[in-house]
Amino acid sequence: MTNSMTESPSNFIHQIIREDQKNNKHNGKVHTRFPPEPNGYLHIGHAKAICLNFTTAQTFSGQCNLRFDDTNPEKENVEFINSIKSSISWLGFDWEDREFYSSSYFDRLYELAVKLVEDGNAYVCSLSPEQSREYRGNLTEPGKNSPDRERSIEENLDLFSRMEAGEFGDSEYSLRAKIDMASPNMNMRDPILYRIRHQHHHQTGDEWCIYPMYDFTHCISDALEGITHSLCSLEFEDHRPLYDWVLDKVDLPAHPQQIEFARLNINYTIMSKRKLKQLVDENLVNGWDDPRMPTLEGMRRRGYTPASIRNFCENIGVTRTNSMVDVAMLEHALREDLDQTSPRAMAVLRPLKIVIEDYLDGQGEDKEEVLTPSRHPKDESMGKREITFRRELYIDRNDFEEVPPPGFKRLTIGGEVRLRGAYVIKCEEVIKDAEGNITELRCTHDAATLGAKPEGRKVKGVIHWVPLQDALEAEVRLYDRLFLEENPDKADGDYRDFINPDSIQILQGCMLEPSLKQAQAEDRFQFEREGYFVADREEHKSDKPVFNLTVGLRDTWGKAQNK
RNA sequence: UGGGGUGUAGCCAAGCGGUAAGGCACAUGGUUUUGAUCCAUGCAUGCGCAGGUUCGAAUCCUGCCACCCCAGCCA
Repeated sequence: MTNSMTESPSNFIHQIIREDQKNNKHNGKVHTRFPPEPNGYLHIGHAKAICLNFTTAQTFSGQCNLRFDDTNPEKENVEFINSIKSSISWLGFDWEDREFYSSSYFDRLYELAVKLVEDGNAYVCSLSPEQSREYRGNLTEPGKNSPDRERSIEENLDLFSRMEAGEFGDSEYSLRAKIDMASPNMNMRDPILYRIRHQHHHQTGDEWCIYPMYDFTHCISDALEGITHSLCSLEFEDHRPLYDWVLDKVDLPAHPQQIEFARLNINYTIMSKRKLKQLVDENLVNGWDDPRMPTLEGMRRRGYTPASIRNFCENIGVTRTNSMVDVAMLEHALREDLDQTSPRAMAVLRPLKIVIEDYLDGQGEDKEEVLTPSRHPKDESMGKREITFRRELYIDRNDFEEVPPPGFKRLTIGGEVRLRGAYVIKCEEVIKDAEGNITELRCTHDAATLGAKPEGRKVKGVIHWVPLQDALEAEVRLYDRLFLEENPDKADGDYRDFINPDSIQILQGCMLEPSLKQAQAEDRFQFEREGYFVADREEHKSDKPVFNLTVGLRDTWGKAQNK
């Protein structure tokens, strides 16, 4: 077992930090931050960044802040803020009292922008968005200077204060850094620092009508919070010169260093916020917390454990290589945790009634025995549960075959099988309806096999069962991967065309062992021989149980059958 | 045809001039009252390609190739 919270494996970022400490950079301190924009729900890709930032701080005895990078009020709202906080807490990380907002630095940011103007490092530009695109040039041709580039400092100061005062309409003016319109790095071609947006902001209300851009805000926010190592994803690599340029010009006491790493990709799913939103908006899934979604809320509802996600993030490592991680790695981390932590129970998903005809007492009446199987085969501390063995039971239809395939170890006509935790039984007769469907099996049992091996023969198969009389009826939702294509983003065609039509299968009338009456929403179990299931966070009720398949057990038999 | 990055097994990933860790997946055995778990074994004469330096190169040098990112008043 990996102990993710205490020892995280090294990576290139840790190496950089050790080197920094050796040189006493940042006075040997480590302070990181996780900076989401509250414009959507967090997904498994964010979990990688969260784990990286929090465990890096932890490894070096530093701290990690939570900062909402909320500089674009058009796309943000408090619902997202709350969901993000909830997901991070659920994952098991604590930002303590360090919950910050870029928007709370708006005053300071404005002052620093004024300083830039005073120093001749920024100017107010009147180019429209369309014009500024034309002036920017392209990848192979340099841009042209804005006609306003040499405007006087006094005039810039006046215009900028009037922008702030609300004298102009949206996009009428912008504040731009004066850098180099011919730079081969597009980000350095006089990037826009402030834009006019007459927009209500979820934190600052209507106080501002100008909002700072990411490139101006992020580095300064980092510096103000005393961040030492600003970890972000690879696509911001080209922004680093600008990050450093701004910090050099505003002259703050701290100068954090930006370090980029590759974001997470997993096959058979998508990680784009835009596309995830589309799935929700077009009702292709049932909301952001649909158990098939790679969102943390979805994974939580699916039954993923926080530890499994943390371990997964640890297992995949942190590098600068674009990669596509096999979802099997995620499922491995999940099963590894669930196997150790989930109590076992029996649940018959596709019930088939069987009658143990010779299970009778001395008077010829129906017999019954209360059995007490362990909740976990290797962890006695989980205790035992009670289940009554009766004459009438349910088994799964898949555990009986009239014409068994080669290697079949389950029940067949005239064959024997072990009922898990109970007796060895033999099928004597198959009852069918007028259409030829099997409706019931007539069996006998070997009374000497309760807790004992059968005499003189081997019985290989073991199947699960539930007593008919006190079975608990439930709805069980079976989930499978959302996409049939390994890389829905890159494959030819629209990613929506690759949605797996069988990604959800709802089973009604499933029969659970009675001990499951105690299950509360979000309780997890291993339904033996089937997989790991969780009581649905939203819809599970003890009198109307709803369970979600989290992940199936490894199934070498099923795999072999499909070949 | 500008700039910035990245190439180690089917998938992740160590490696930092001394002769290819580990995990996932897969395969084969063993244990097992879950076809699960667990245990054992196997799985790169090879590090994008081609040259070069060196006693010695995945590691250093040169050239090439492939892929990713950048032309929002998004982050």
